[in-house]
Amino acid sequence: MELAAKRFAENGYHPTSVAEIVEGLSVGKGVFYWYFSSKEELFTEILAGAYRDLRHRQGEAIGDASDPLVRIERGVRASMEWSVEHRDVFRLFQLAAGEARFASILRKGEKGAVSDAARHIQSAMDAGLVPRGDPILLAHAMLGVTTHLVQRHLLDGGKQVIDDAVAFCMRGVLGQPDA
Amino acid sequence: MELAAKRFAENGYHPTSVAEIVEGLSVGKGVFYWYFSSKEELFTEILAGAYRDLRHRQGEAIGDASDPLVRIERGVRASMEWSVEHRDVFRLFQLAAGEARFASILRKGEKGAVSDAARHIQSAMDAGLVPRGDPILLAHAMLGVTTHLVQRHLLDGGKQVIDDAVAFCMRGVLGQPDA
DNA sequence: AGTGCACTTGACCGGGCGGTCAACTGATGG
DNA sequence: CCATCAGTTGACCGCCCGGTCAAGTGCACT
Repeated sequence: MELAAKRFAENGYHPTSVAEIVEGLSVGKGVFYWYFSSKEELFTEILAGAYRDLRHRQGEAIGDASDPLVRIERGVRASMEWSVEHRDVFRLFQLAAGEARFASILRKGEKGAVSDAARHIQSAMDAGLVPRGDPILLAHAMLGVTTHLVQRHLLDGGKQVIDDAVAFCMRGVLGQPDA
Repeated sequence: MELAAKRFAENGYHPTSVAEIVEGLSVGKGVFYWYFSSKEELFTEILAGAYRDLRHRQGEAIGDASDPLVRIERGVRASMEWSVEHRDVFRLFQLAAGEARFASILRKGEKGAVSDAARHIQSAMDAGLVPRGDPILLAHAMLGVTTHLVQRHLLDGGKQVIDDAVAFCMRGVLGQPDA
């Protein structure tokens, strides 16, 4: 169960005890350690599942669009929508970033999303739709924008953050600076 | 002393014990608790100092430039350079983001940097140099880009990440999407 | 009703934490 | 040479954690 995710999101990884989780689930610790070999594994499992879900959502959103720019835009939008909907899980990414232990899983998941985006950017470059540049770096820049703006949105709750974020990203990959 | 910062950056907040810190400093715990009333205060102090230093560096970099766009660019560049130079301290921002306890200080420091940038963006808008929009949101977008790319740079060590990041940001605030 | 068994529980353990404070140190001045 | 004491130490305390496992529970079958 991922009420654990909520607890982690609320209090952080270390401050959330296994006792607290199993109590919330009204089960004994025994059951917990039957499903997961450790607290760390539970967290890892949640993270991995989250990335799977997010990726799936992106694929779904992109659908069969053929224009690389449309694919990028839909992917970005889907990521942000997903993050807002699953704010607890999204928060876990942040938590995991602060724990060296989880760096590798985080990196792996991030790499997946980034390389997808980078592929689309590469296509766009090949098609002459956008200026040449490092696609991976651009993908990371977009990831930075979306992540941070989702974070901000969850705190202050602006209205159309997603549209603005998408626009910012597209300008970043499309636009000529000051020719 | 902020060898503590290095330890925190390496191992995280919780896993780094006070015992470990004072041992590294070859002093007793007594001294530690004479300077700081708690581990939490130490961390808070480091964070606050870091933000002060970063802000100072930004001000220095901006100098007396009058063009708002130049001010923005210099500010962004200065932030990234500072982050790369003080990678340990930079890492602490990430750690703090994962600990609810430090959210307020983080928010405060972030707000400072963001509102500075937002002010410049506002000036640029008033001067007709960039299209109108929400300056705060744009500032946050830039912050997201820089933060994430610095992070990436520290891991993989690309070459001219900073220039690319600055360019991406400027495109984000300057450019017209696809008119 | 009695027996065995699959499954669950939560008291318990060793360990490590943040934080305290009695004991020690050595420089100072009479 | 000793008394004093500011400054420092690190053994120690209470607490709580992740993880274990003996004891308990109730169901299925005879």
